[in-house]
Amino acid sequence: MHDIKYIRENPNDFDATMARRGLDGMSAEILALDEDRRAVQTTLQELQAKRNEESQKVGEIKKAGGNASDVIRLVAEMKKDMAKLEDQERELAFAIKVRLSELPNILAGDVPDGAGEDENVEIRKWGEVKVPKGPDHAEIGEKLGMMDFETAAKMSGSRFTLLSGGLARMERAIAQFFLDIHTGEHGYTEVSAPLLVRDNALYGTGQLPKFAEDLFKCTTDHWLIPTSEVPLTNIVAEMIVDEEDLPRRYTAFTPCFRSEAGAAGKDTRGMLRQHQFYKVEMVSVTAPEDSEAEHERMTQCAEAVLQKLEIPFRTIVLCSGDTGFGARKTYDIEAWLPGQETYREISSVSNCWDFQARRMNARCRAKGEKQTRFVHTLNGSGVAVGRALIAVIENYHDPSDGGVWVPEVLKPYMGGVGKVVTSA
RNA sequence: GGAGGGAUGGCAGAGUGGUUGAAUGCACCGGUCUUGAAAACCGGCAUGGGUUUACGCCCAUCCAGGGUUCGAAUCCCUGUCCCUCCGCCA
Repeated sequence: MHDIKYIRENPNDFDATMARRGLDGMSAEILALDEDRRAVQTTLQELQAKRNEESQKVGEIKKAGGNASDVIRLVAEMKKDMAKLEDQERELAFAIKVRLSELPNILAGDVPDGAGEDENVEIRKWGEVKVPKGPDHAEIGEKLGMMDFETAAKMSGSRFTLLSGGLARMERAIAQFFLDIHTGEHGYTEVSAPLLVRDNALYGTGQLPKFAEDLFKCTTDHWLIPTSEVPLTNIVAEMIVDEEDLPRRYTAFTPCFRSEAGAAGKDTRGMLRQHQFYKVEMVSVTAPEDSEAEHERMTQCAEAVLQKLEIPFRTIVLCSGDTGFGARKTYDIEAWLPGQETYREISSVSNCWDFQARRMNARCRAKGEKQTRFVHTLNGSGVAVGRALIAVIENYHDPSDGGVWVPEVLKPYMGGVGKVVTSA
């Protein structure tokens, strides 16, 4: 959600940032509506003032024992005009809100220009690629007899996976490991949150009203969360947080559900793009002046778990055309996948600035201050569990026996097992 | 699922149709007093919006959205949340 005042004062800047995302400038249209609305509002308020004044007279006349029917008739007449103005005001306000809530966030100044993902900019690379090329996770997993797409399809259709045995356990181990690092070393508080949420929560984080088709909706008024960013960020919705209690850092391990409506035919092999996957998410809520530093910190938190897993990765900053709706700036972390001989996204870390905070009315207040400010919210995968499993399978594959070595840091979570192999 | 009760300022809590944006207490801020602090006393203390060069004036807001009325925190309808009892249930 945008601040109409900002648009009033900086219409050209506003249009320029939208243009960087490939969107037409809308400030003129919005400001015209805004001006109309204010004109209507002023007229309406004058009438309301008059009505209040006359209505009070009725009380005074009646108290004095007089006859107030003339005044009553006068005010009753006024109400027709007022109703009309009220409708106009409502319609204009709604039209403005629709436009403001469907426009993406303003970009940070240092987001590189670009039309799409090809123009994202690599900012660092970590780790030595030891397996430049190899079988992909689907082949490895199926040969192990622990990754079954047919059985999953039998009950659920495409884009679902059934893991079993060592790989099912490894998925759980990865999640546990991530959570322990974020809670134990990075200062995040573990949260177990609802997976079903209502409209207003999704509106708050920006998935609604524009991206309903990417989500699964229940027959009740609930939606399945596409990421635990939704429940974690909505913790502070409608709250005024003491600034001394910031930053607030939350992490959760949850399934995520996505319809993948726009992804037909994309990544159809394997478990890279699924309707359901597990993810460990991080969310930070900060005071406005702290979000940029927190963004860097959070990105490092995500990188840290990959480093401990010894998965080679690179970090890129998304260009203007690829940055998501709610984000002001986004870093993607991409893990090396030998099966694809390329880096693929395993984490996305975004600073949403006050964009979500405005939508969910999440504010903070410094001690002794009266004035509240919108908090800044950030979210990042820490990291996608399903994709981390893919990365481990492919980077730790042993061609000699088809098994998968267990990364050192996961061994405690795997009961000390050193390698996942087919049980003979 | 059935029956009932509730939602008021940062918190607690009055207020059932007419100067109620809202008593009172606590908290908070400023001051007096004090070596300092506490206590006591005095004063201040909601938010959003419109309008104005400005002082200010005005409008809206007592969970949310509709409605009744000349006038609504107060009456009616719908929704949300919380509580109690009954039923069901991992």
